Amino acid sequence: MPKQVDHEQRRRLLAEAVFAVIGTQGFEAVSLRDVAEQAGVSMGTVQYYFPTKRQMLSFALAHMRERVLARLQGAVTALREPTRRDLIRAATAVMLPVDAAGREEACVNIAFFSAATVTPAYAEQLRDGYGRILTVSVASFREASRLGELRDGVDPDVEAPALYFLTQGLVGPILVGLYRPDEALALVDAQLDRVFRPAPP
Amino acid sequence: MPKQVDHEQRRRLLAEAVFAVIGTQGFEAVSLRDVAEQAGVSMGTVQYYFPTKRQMLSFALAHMRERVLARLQGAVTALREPTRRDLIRAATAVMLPVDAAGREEACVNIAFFSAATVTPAYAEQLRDGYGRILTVSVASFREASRLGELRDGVDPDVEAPALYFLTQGLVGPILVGLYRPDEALALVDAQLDRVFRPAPP
DNA sequence: GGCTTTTTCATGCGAGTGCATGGTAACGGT
DNA sequence: ACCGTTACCATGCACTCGCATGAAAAAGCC
Repeated sequence: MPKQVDHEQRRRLLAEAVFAVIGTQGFEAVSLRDVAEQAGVSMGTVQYYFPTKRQMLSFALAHMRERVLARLQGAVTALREPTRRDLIRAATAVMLPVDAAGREEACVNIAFFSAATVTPAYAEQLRDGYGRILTVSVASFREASRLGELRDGVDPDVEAPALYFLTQGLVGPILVGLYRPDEALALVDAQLDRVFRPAPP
Repeated sequence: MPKQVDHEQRRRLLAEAVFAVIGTQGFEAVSLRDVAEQAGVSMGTVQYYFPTKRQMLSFALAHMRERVLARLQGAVTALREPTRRDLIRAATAVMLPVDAAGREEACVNIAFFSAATVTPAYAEQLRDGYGRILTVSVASFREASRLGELRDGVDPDVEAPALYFLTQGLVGPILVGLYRPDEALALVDAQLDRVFRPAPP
C-alpha cells in the first residue's frame, strides 16, 4: 500500500496557499480554484485533502495558530539573556503586523475573527488559541511579579490582559494605516515602562 | 418633478438591512438579494439606489460610522452632571459590544476591517472614522490633564491611545466569547483608576 | 511486468452571484 | 385629465461557486 506523500504536510501547504489568497484578495475571495492555483495544484487535489471548503478553512485557522506560536517561539529563543520584560516585549512584537509575515497573519486572523461572528466553530478555535496565549501571558506577568520586577501596586492579573488586549487593539489600526508600527511599539514600551520597575544599571 | 421619497433615508434603510445581513449571516454572505429581502423591497430597488454593490457597502460603512457616533452622543448626553472620567467611560462602553446594538456594530466593523485589508477605499473610510474618534479622545484626555484630574506623571497623549486601543482590542475577544463584557468593563475601569486621580469625597 | 492502491486531474452540474434591461405603477405639475 | 418624471419590480444573462464524478497517472509490492 503506497503512501508516498505526507497528508499533513500537504494540508499545511494548502493552508499556506489559503493564507496567501486571503492576504492578497481577501477572505470572501477564497475559492477552491484560487487556492489550487496558488498552491500550484489542480482543484481536485484540494478536494482530495479537504472534503469541504469549511474543513479547509478550519484547518487553515488551526495551522495559522501553530504558525504564530512557532514564530513567537523563534523570536523568544533568539534573545540572548533576556529579561522577563524582553520576553514579553518580543512576544508582543510578534503579534503586531510589523513585517510581511506578521501582516499576512494579522490579515488572516482578523478575517477569521470576522467569520467567527457567524461561524461558532471558528469562534471556538479562536477562543482556544488566544485564550492559551492570554494564559501564558498572565503566567509570565505573575512570575515577574513574584520576582519583584514589577512596580509597587501593579497587579499582574490586570496588566497581562491589559497589555494583551492593547496589542490586539493595535493590529486593526496598523493594518488600515491609522497607526504606524513604530508608534504601536512605542505605545507598548510606554505601557511596559509603567508596569515594570526600571532596570538597575 | 415628483420627488416623494428621501433618497438618503432610503439608502440608510438599505444600509441597516446590510448590517442585519452581516450580523446574522456574515460579510461574505451579503448579496443584493439578501439585502433586498431583509429590507422588504425588491432587488431592483437596491440597484436603483446603489449602482453597484461596492457603493452600497461603502455607504453602509459610512452610515455605520454615523450610527456609532450618534449612539455615542446619546450615551454622553444621557449622563447627569458627568465628570470627565464618566464621559470617557461612557464613550468607551459604547464602543464595546455589550448590548445587541453594540454587538451588531462590532460585527459590521470587524467585517469591514477585514475587507479593508484588500480594499483601500474601506481602509480610508476606517482611518477617517476611527482617527476622528481617537483625536477626540486625545483632546478629552488633554483637557482632563489641564484640569488636574489625572494622576501625577500621566501623559494624556499616551493614555488616550492606550485606552482607545485597549477598547478596540477587547471587541474581538468579546465577540468570540473569550472575554465577557463585564470583565472588559472591569479592565477599562482598572485602566481609568490608574490614570485618573481618585475623586474627592 | 502486472496489479492494486494512492494521488492527481479534467469536466459537468445545479445553485447563486452582480448587473443590465424593459416594463409597470404612482405621483406632481399644468 | 393628462403626461412626464420618478420609483419600483420581474426577468434574463454571463459568470463563478462548491461539490460530485470518472478517468488518468504515479508508485510500491508480488
